Amino acid sequence: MAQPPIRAMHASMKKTSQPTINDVAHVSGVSKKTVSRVINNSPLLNDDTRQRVLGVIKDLGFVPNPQARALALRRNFLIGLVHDNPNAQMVLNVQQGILEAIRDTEFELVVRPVNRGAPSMLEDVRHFLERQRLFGVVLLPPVSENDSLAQLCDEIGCRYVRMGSAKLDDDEHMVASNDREAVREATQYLIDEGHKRIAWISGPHGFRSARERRLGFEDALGAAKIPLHRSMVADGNYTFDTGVLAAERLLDLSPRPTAIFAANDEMATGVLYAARQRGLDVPRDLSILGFDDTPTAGHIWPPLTTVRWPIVSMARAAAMKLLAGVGDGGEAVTEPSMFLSTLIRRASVARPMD
Amino acid sequence: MAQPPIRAMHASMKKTSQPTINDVAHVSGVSKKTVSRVINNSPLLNDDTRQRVLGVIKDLGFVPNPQARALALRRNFLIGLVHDNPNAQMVLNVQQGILEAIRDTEFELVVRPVNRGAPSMLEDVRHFLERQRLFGVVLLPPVSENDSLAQLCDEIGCRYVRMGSAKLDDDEHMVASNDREAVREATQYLIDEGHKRIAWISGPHGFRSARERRLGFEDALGAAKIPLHRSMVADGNYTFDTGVLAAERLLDLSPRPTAIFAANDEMATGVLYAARQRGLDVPRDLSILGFDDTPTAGHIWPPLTTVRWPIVSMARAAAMKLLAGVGDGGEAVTEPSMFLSTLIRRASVARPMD
DNA sequence: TGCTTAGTGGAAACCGGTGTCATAAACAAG
DNA sequence: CTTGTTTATGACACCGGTTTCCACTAAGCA
Repeated sequence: MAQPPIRAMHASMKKTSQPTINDVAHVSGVSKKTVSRVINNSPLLNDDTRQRVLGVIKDLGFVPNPQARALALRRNFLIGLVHDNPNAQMVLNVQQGILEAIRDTEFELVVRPVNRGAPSMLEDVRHFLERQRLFGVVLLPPVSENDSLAQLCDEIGCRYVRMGSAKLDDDEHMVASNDREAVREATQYLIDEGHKRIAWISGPHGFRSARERRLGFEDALGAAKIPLHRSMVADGNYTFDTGVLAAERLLDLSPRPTAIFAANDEMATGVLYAARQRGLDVPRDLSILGFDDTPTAGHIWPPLTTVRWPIVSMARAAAMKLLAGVGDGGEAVTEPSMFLSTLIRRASVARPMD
Repeated sequence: MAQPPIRAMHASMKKTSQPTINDVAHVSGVSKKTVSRVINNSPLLNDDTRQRVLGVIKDLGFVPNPQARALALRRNFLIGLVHDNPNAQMVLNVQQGILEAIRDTEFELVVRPVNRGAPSMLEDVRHFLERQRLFGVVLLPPVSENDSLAQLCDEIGCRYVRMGSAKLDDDEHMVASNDREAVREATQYLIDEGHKRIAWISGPHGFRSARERRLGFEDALGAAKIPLHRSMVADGNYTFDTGVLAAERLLDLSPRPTAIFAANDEMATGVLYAARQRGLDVPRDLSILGFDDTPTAGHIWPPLTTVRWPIVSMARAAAMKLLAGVGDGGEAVTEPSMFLSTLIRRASVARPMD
């Protein structure tokens, strides 16, 4: 049987706008449905037909309209990133990781910072999810620690993955790093260097990452039988300013701590700032440790010894988890849901003088 | 005439999924079209009807499906941010500004980092714009300086606004800061402090911001009749590492410059790093000036004197420009398209010793 | 009273895809 | 040669909105 001829340009086809599936169907002499089958890689399709239609698609430069697809499929192709994180580099790394995962797919990334403090936060997110009918969202700490947010996603029927500092019960929705163990190792390093008076600047109350890191610190001290005096722990909330304040209090102590471990780099940078302000030499007079490995950490003097967590990889894994079982491939590379952080040794730690 | 009664829940209305315009129409006893008129604030509509329909909309929690709207209106409600910028804080500030502008609208922000170096860059962006049929894009420097990109947007019929360091011819598509004047002022400040041997670390070739800032530097030196020796200008490309390298070369000079002005903060941070490495005291032995006012600039020791440009406001203005004449309000607050940068005096500049 | 006009709201088509189901052709089995 | 089964394809309704067109009312005017 002769193939239907490839017709000339259909009358209704306006050159000014993009070609539609109808144009492709008319030109290649098949029905819309067949073209749809080609687009969606349907297996029950004559190979000749497929090739012919593919040729026309290419000739015409046809690109399926995502809005129409979204409407028909009752889901769109948008991944949301919900975050409430003051660390720009971290947010951007997460964006990078997600974008790596959705590269060459039809998905796009839409960002939505929220205000954790605001009482309307949950409602804001609800509107965001419902209105846009997002395919799924990635939740970044600290807002990812909010259980009612996860519950909301379940309720609405929106897929989600939470990024965090420790495994939760539901592996399904979680991508985590091992903050506790990483801090334990880093503290052990300080102890091995001979430090005994080690102070801790904690993260904000209610943050899982803050708790995990604190626990890791206590683990190491406990194992080395070093008592942790209450005065050696200062409160912070992950900002530079609280780092400075906490350091000022700790450096007034007598005897002074020989090392200060801040729960994140921004506070550690504040410690360094405070130390310099009072003329202390780092690391001779004081060792400093941070957590995150922000770009700044390596750019200040002395460069900061810190813990790096593979944030880009984690974000990529989170996005792939979201997309699992959707892609064309279907080979479903299962990403790990637990990532290991590593100690980056730079110049802000030395053996104590006494 | 009696109003049609508000009917009980329509049979076809499934409680499991979101209510549609049909549900609203059935319940309130009017046609789809009337509901549509309510949604779109059509003026020719009985006020009683409007109120009744609004009530039903609220009761049902109806939210118009953006995909369907996008399909019918032949445009979606996505604003794209195309960027190729290594400065995370800047990118995030821009995101913040755009989000402020589209808050309480139906627009969302989708981000698309590109690789300026890649030969496929233009094609990538074209696919992005065509596939998603974006409402408009904000172009961030340095990629915003690419004229063929703007041309591409014109060709495709996608609105765009470029953010940049100086006014271009087409005010229509531009939101700019006055880098040249800002650097001139900052340099003048150095001169007023008594500096004569002032070195410059430039931004990458081909960047408009790099050129504008360099010009401002030369403006000030020229006005003060200070000759600019070739050796006092070092090449950089806006990264920390090139800042360190350039500083090392400049600090080997004899006589040494008493001040180094780096075209951005990241390089200025590198200068500080290099100075410390060789035991120089900043600002006693060397004054340092940067540009951008990144958060890091204020967190290092000594805190960096730098130029702050109102990036968030600029981004907000850019987004509002994009949306001009679309919003419900229509009051069209015309944002300025030129923004002024200001000198932030901190501790990295002092009078020279000699 | 007859005729225009503005205001209002419905029916149906449409945006560009997808799902369901029917159907024709090809092939195997009885 | 029938009958049943599989394969490839098309017709048509549908997703949830918007737009076009038209009918119907009530008011304004001669």
